Amino acid sequence: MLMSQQFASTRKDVSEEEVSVNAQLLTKAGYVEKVMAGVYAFLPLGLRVLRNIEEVVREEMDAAGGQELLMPALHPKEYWEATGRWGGLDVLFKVPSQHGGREYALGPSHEEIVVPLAQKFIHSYRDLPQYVYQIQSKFRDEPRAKSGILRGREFMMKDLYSFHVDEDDMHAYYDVMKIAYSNVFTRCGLNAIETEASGGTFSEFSHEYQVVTESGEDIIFTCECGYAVNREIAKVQSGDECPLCKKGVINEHKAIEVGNIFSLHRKYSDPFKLRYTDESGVQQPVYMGCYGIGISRLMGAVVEVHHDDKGIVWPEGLAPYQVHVVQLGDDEDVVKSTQTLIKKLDKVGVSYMYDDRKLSAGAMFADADLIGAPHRVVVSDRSLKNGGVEHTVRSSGDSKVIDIAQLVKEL
RNA sequence: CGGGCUGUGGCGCAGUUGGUAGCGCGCGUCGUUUGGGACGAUGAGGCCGUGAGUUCAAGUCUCACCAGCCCGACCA
Repeated sequence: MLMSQQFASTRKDVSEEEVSVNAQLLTKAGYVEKVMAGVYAFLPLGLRVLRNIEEVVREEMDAAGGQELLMPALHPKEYWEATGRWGGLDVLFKVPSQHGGREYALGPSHEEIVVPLAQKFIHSYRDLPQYVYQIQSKFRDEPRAKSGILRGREFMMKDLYSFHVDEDDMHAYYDVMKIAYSNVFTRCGLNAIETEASGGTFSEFSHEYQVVTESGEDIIFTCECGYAVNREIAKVQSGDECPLCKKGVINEHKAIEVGNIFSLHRKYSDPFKLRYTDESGVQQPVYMGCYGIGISRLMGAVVEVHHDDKGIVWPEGLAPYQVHVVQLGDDEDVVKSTQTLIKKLDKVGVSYMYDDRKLSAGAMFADADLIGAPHRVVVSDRSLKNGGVEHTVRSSGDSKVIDIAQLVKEL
């Protein structure tokens, strides 16, 4: 991509009303733009990151047996009445039709859709278990949207639903998901702590994946032994003896919830009479689990954790481009070498942003740091005199002059 | 939803006792620059959040509404 032709350019200043680090940096660098409170547009750069996160999530969900599908965001009122959540869920967006007075819900979650769907295909024990997931925009009428893309009214989420013959199988899959989730967050460069949490009205127990950072909205209590619990259900407080290992001391942290897993039991299968016939011909209830990852929130959490005073520092796999190419000046040799470089990058399939603008070096460096690609390559008179191009690693700042062919090999 | 605060070019702000809006950044053009956000010249850009009201006259005063931010409550 040519930097000069980018739809969304970087900015020096953004509105001071955006106080969260993720919104500040993502807006300055041209990844997202707020449309209204809690609602963000993902610009070309931002979408590339979102897609990268989605890909990680897809691979892990597929590896855990998940089958991807896509359900509607617009839901019939009746299904929400069936579970009691039409009137019982205060974050539910309700939209009236202009024709005939019908009302719809905008999906904050999809139990009400996936269960009736499953009912059409799950009849026998031979049809179980099943695991389906989707990646889609969710809508929640939050009383107070805040913290940039961490808590919006419309956001991207992966939700997986599992269907089981009994409680044991449900619990067994819960553990499979724990591993899958752990993989996802590790691959996204996050240390997410598996934390016991309340299931709310939805299940008897659940686990949240919490990323410790100052900007987090949740409070969790942890011990070095691995004990971790959300304050919502905590029976301990900071400084207490750990109830698990009886040795450690409980610490308190602010954290961002980037994912959660629930055992739903029959909470949603019962209202829709989702049942199957077992080996002996008897009707049995289906047990369910559901497992969510806030894709867009995860992107915000990564920025909260991986940044410095100059900008974002993306983990390798998430960056919109692997390499940020800066061409300084337009001397013949410099132009030629830059062309050679990007052709080689094309050839080996390394994604890059090519800053072809005629700006001062400082301005281009500042933008490169802000955008946060893992590798910066400067082509200039000076670098060529020293035998090649200058390669700088964003995270460490390590820099060296290197021959183009050698560099491409290393990337 | 309770409390606090804020709405003036894209962004940050100023605007006095009411008298028809100004600065910096950014943007356009021309020229000079080019290794950490360059400089000069010149130019464009504003239903002062919306609607009522007071007044000869409202960015400025009154009321209502809308939007946004922060704290709290809430939170698959």
